[in-house]
Amino acid sequence: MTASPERRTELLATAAEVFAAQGYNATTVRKIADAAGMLAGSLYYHFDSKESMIDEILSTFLDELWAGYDAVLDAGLGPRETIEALVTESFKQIDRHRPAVAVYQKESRHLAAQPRFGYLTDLQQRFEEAWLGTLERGVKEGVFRADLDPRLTYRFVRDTVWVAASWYRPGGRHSPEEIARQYLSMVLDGIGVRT
Amino acid sequence: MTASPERRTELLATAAEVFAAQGYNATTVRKIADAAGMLAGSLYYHFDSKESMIDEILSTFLDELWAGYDAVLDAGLGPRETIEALVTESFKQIDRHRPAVAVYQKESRHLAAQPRFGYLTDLQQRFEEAWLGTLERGVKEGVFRADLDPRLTYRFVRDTVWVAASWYRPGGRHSPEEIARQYLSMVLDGIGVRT
Amino acid sequence: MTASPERRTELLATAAEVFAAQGYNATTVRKIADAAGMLAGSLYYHFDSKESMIDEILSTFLDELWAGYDAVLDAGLGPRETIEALVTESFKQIDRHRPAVAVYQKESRHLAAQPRFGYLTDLQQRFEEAWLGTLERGVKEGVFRADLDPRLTYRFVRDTVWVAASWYRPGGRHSPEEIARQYLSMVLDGIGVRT
Amino acid sequence: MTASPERRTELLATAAEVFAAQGYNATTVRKIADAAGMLAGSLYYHFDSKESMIDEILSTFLDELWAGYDAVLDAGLGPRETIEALVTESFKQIDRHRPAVAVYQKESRHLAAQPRFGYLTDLQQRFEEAWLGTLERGVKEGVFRADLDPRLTYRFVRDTVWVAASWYRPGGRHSPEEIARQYLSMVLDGIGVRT
DNA sequence: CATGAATGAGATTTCATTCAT
DNA sequence: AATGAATGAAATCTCATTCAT
Repeated sequence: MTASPERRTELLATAAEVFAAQGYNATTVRKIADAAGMLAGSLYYHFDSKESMIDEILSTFLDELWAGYDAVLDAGLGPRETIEALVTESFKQIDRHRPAVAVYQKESRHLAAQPRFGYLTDLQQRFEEAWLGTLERGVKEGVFRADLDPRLTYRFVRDTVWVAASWYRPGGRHSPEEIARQYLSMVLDGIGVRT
Repeated sequence: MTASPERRTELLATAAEVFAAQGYNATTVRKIADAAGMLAGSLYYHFDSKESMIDEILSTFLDELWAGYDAVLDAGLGPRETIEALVTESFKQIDRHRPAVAVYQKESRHLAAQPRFGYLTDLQQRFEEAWLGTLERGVKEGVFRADLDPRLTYRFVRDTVWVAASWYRPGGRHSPEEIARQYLSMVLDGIGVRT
Repeated sequence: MTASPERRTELLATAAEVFAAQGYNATTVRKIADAAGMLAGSLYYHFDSKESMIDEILSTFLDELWAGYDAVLDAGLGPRETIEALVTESFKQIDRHRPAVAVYQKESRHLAAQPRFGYLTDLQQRFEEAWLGTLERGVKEGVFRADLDPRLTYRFVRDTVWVAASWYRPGGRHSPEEIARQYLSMVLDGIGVRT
Repeated sequence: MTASPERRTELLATAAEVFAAQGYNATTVRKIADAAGMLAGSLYYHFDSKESMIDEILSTFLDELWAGYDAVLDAGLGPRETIEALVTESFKQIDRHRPAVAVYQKESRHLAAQPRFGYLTDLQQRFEEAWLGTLERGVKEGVFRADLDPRLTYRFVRDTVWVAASWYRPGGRHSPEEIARQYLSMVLDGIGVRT
């Protein structure tokens, strides 16, 4: 006898895996139900709709992500340390919520057009403020190069971090911390050998 | 099934825009037809199926991309210059085929599962050989750092380049060449100020 | 299936209200259960099916109605007094069984098509015999006008009486007896022979 | 090759018959499609939804009904003549739009709860103003009895007229005009003041 | 070349009903 | 008596595709 919230969580984890693997639109509720070992109609005892499933998957992940981000942003670190901490936090979230991140990466753009998913647009805005603001602060304080457009840098960094969810496999060769370290080393110092 | 090639090309451009904006699965043939100013059924005079549209969009783009890549790879350049040339070529292709690249980026993973799109898997393989091989050659020749896992570097670089298709707008602030230059500067030298 | 009769009666009253307000088909067992403060499945401890609920609602009402009608019809009254008594009895039933009457009015026609509800057709037949017969007797005896088609009169009277269940509210401005009086005053002074 | 508006009209006539016979909720789109000789999905080429079908059925009927009513109300007739004209007009509409009237009679109450069908509530209001207003004017002018509550009279008259749609069959024993005449004779000689 | 109308398969969703606890 | 979770059938609706004109 599984209590209700646990069952929901289990089912959402299953759904997130299928959404991540096949894409939201290509995923039928029947596939989710198959993966959960039940009939399609039975899912509707737990959820209002397929849409409410992806909604709950995304908002659960984003709540946790922003708890971590806010802790970083409130810590009063310098720009370089802030970027390091945000990247590390991001890869930790990818490790914990890989399917949700993959879904977010693939689907958030078109979902954001619907009123129900307006929070995606809001958070996207806060995301840009946090990252781009930190990069610009770093340029101003002389710790980041001034000859690069921070808007471009922001986009490169943002995309690379999240796209990692599409290839990252927990328990693989590198831990999330190690991936974050190498990624930061590349972005901050470059891959070229110093001459 | 004898349509003028120009009309096909026009329609494919329209279809690519819609696929890029909404995703392949979420795009109905009716939406494509609306965007083209015709009725859904009329598209079938020009194309066998919705699938054949995305097939033609992707293979047209990939043919041109690989023509460029092959020219670079056959030029006998050093690793750093090869990476520079591949990145520059990639951003040029994003400039010319933005919707196709966006579609490729979003849809190739699940399409590749179908036999019809087996060429996507083959090209993905060649892609990895070209990029990862060049990075590894660079490490061996001492022009790229040896303390980073080239497999990770490869994934970061690959993803960042293609994901750019999702935000790049032709005629925007930066030319594709300028974006490539800044991108290469970041990856090769880092965004941190040298001390 | 051994529920206390009081609980059954309570639940049937609740169900009748919901059926009357929303229609039988539009009423889900979940709505009834909500109104009764329980879960949908729990209703099946008390009743075999949704159909058996409406069956019991209708037959309980009709049993009582016909007890009243039979008393009137067996009293040996003249046609005018019989019509007066039937109308008065009908409005009394509407007062006591408003939701059941509303359900009867709305649903009996299509329910009657099913074998289980054959008794609706039988009673409809007895109903017509009682009312139409009395009207025709009244014409023959010269107390009702002969220039009106009694079949039309019958339908007008029948419908108006029962449709009243859809607007009547117990405890409203007029008592059922007063409504019956005004209704009879309108109808009888119209169809009655002038003296 | 039937032109589009004609096909819509045909299909709506079919749908109205089925709605009238079985009730809106009990009518599946498959039943409508069967009656129209097509597959259920094909209906969606012509209509957005089952709801939009009943919407169009009701509003088409109500538009025509109110065109007739407005002509009557604008004619400057006395109360008795106005009631006569409204009743006659109503029975004519029942003759022309019998299924739509039956649907209106059965379904308007619950449909009116939805915003989409708010116009039903508005028209119900105008309906009451027209009929009840005329009855009250008649009482004031001394052509209708003052000892009956006009609100009750209004309800009886209103219901009897529309309920007729549930038994009326075009081409039956009585023409709509004859039904109106007998109905008026019954009702008016009852509520009219004796001279 | 394109339209208008349909098909048919399959998607999401609803809901009466069952049943172990 | 009632709950919580499911079933399974059927409903509404979607959409790629076909085809006569």
